Amino acid sequence: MVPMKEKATSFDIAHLAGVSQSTVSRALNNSPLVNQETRDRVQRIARELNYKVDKNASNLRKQKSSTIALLLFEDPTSDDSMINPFFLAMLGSITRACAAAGYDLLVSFQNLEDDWHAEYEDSNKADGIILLGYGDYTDYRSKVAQLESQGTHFVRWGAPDAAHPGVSVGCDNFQGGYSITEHLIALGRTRFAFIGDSGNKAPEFMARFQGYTEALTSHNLYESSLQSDAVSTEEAGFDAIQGMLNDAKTNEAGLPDAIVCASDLIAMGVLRALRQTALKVPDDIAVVGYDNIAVSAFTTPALTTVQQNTKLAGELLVSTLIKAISNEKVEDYLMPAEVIIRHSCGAKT
Amino acid sequence: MVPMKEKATSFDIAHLAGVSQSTVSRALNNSPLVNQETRDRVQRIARELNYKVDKNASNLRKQKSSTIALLLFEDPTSDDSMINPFFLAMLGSITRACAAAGYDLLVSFQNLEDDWHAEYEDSNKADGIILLGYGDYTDYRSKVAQLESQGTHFVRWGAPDAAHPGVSVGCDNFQGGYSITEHLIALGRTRFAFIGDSGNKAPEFMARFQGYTEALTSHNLYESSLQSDAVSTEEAGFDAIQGMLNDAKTNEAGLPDAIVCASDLIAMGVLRALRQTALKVPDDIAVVGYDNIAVSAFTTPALTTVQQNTKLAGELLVSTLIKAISNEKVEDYLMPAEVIIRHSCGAKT
DNA sequence: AGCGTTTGAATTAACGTTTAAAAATAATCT
DNA sequence: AGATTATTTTTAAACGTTAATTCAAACGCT
Repeated sequence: MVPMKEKATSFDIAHLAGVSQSTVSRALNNSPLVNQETRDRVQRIARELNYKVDKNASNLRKQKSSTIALLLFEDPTSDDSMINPFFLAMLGSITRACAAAGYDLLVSFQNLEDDWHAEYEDSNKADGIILLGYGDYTDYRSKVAQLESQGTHFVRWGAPDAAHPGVSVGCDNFQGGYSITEHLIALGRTRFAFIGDSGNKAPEFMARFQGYTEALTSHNLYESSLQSDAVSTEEAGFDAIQGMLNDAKTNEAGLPDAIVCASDLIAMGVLRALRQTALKVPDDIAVVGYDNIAVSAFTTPALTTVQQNTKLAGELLVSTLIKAISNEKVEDYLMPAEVIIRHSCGAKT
Repeated sequence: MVPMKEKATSFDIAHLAGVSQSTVSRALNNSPLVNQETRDRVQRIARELNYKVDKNASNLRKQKSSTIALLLFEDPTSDDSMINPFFLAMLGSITRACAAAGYDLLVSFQNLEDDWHAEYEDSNKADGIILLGYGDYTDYRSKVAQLESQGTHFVRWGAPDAAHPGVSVGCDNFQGGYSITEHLIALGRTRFAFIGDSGNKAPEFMARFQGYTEALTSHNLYESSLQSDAVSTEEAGFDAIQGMLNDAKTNEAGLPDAIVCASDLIAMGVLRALRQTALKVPDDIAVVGYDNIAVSAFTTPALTTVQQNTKLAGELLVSTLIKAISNEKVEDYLMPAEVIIRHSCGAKT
């Protein structure tokens, strides 16, 4: 059987070291108020006893938890197995950034309907909250407003938005949409289509669409442009492009020679649909995605896409939140989006 | 400006309700020791004040944290962007199971070298630990042993293994390898190859290989079987199959007509390599994977693979751990693996 | 020697709960 | 009515820290 020794407390160490318990606390926190020699002795004994400060006691006394809560909102249209891979990359990056800053990370998946606001910081479980999610923001918005009014510290992933209170860190979706469209224009494409929701359900998609529009307009290519709605799934992409191809048959305008998808998942569906036709990618039609999810490097042809720097994003989310927690002035941050050139756009590399 | 009201404590409520603070505590915990009427009154006031119990104080007093720590070990060969999607599904499922059981989830990515053992439970941050990870287990093993000797409560994801102390929840990799191979045999395939590490670096892969071997042996097909090592990445799969094809050219034994891959990622690399040859999948060669990661439904052709039930796995990990925490008797659990039939195996569906 | 100043460590009071034990009140039974 | 029991509430002691305050010694200075 296990020895089952009682967990050591700072009093035990104090006793062994022949000092008071408060000195132990100071020594372990490397306080200059205690002599280097005693500090070493106390720390050595602590190590020997395998002592770890009790986080609950420490947090209670300090009135902070050194913990950040990450609230992940799922796209309600996707099931468990299809959680956006982009979030995983973010999760990894956020975890690492938290660890580096000495914070623990509490993770929670949330439904938009849940009563999540006010749960974490109010109970002192976390010092602040990171909000991460796609989806329909209307319900979300009112709860974010409530967080704000409660004085809760939080950072939101997404574009700065006057209608959204609170500070945000996000990637420049407008610029991303613009850049990738420019890239295709530079390759000589002329008849464009955009697959992805252009409405205001998904602000990210809308911004990407606006960037796309802007790029086309500045080259006088917008007139002939097509657009079809799709949520961010492979199936939606598949369906959307099929609809578009059917329309093109009955329509003299002809087929597009470049398709800009609002997400990689959509682009995968588009590629699958095109594979069932005589159309060759990229020779007949260029296809590009958005997100640079892990598999997009391995589709056939490999997908040209727009990357959001998840490593930087995680670091910024965490550092911004920590600043907010210590009541420093914080501001929105918009990261640049980077075009990743592979084969589906037809560029010669 | 925000009103910045001080956070309400149980004393505030006691004062307003005209009872003692301890009664408030009891009332909020629905203790039968307090009159239903006062209970209602106290709870109403608490709600009005937007009161939340301080988790740190509560945990300190109760000497438990109602928190579970999830330690995720990365495959050291994969970079950030390529974290195994399987883990995300597990993460989602574990999160939900924790929430349902009233536990919070602390997530941490770990390197095998880190001093992770003894960090969480000892500091009372978590009541128990879930260990999740692939990889080389040699270093890992000694630390798990240390966890065990410290009396820490933990559950390990993976197959039961005499050399590994502690309780485990896992999927039957032997049976998975066996079943999918049987499936291919039933489809009339006769010359098999296995891509994936068969050594003991990755116990999961080895068990899958053994199941594969067993199935072939029982049909007298093992003699002509090929095998090539590969870690769980797309590139490794690509390289491994290329090597195999080259060997086959110089070798009269001929090409395999069925390839069993130890993971979907490997299978994706194999598919990519075969696409560059004249060989048709599944007509000339059947290819199957393992894991049923999100994208395997969308490869061309869609990948036949083996699914581990992540939802059940998460629930079992959490419930087993909670049992262990309350010192109930727990035992290893081995979940069945399920073959998911798509197109890459050549089955007519 | 006498008096600030610095240094190092000890006392002690929080932090906000939970809960065992004591006390007060109400209900039931001779 | 008085004793016993059942119900409800209060008192008070933890839980293991941190940090403000206090105390004691040592040191430097006129």
